[in-house]
Amino acid sequence: MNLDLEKTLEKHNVKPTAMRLLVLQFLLTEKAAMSLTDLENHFDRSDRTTLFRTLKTFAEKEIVHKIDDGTGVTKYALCEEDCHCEIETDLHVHFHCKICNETICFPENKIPYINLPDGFIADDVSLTVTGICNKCNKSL
Amino acid sequence: MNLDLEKTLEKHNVKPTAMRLLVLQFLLTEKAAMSLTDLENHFDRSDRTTLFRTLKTFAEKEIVHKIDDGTGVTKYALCEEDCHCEIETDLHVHFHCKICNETICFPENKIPYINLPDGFIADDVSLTVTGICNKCNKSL
DNA sequence: ATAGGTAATGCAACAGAAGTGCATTATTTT
DNA sequence: AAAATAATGCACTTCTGTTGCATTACCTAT
Repeated sequence: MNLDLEKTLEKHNVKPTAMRLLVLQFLLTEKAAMSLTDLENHFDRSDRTTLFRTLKTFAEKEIVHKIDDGTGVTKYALCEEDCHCEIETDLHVHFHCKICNETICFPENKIPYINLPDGFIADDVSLTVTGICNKCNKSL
Repeated sequence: MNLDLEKTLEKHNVKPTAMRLLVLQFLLTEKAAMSLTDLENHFDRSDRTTLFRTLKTFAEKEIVHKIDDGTGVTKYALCEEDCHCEIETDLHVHFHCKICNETICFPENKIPYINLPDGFIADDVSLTVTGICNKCNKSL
């Protein structure tokens, strides 16, 4: 189990420290995207800065992708296998539930091609749907 | 000129105070979306809170729409005539230039329909393209 | 016109997230 | 084991967004 986590980090040229393995494991078990504060609350013993830089490193090495769900709080979710965060191939839709406040990935829902006016170059696209998720919908 | 501005506000049930007219006029002259800080810098004499609440009121009364361009700073742009910020009809693509940091609307580019899994309800959609705008592209 | 009520404004202060600098600890290399 | 490099933890700062409260402007009814 731990060996798999270590391999994952090493594959992305990230040294497998204890903290990084814990964060990676946590992200694996959580289906929803996690904010820095979420991590901070889960890892009582660790410093916010360390978690902040861990997420930053993970994002740079394409282990996680940053998600802006419109709440003003950046969230992070594990990338899919062989994801390189490429526009047109890797970027997918995110859903933010305004009731439970969870943000989840729809990896099957790739973002459609956006036709821009002449002279505009696209590097990145973000598509976030806000509403009510299936779990909260049932509880209504 | 001022009469038009007043009419606009009154049409949306917003009392046309001096500050509100100035903010509306400023938003009309600026093509790019404006942040609270942008307004604050432009109106040296006015308080941040007043501008904040002016924008809040404008957004509630559908005079402007809030834009989350991924920078972490909320920006505001005038709605189009007869916009009711309805999903499927009014929501359009936004573009954020990572060089000049400007965020602009593409009102002709409506956001395509997103097919969600069963049980999910969509209230709002945000689609932001990040890259290089036509002006900055020329200067390269 | 004026008194009373409502709405808008301005000041102060706070909260939360993001980020930086620096000292300390751990890890790797020689 | 010593030196170099990387990771961590603490303190502090900045920026944005927000609220409470007192004051000012505005509108309405008598």
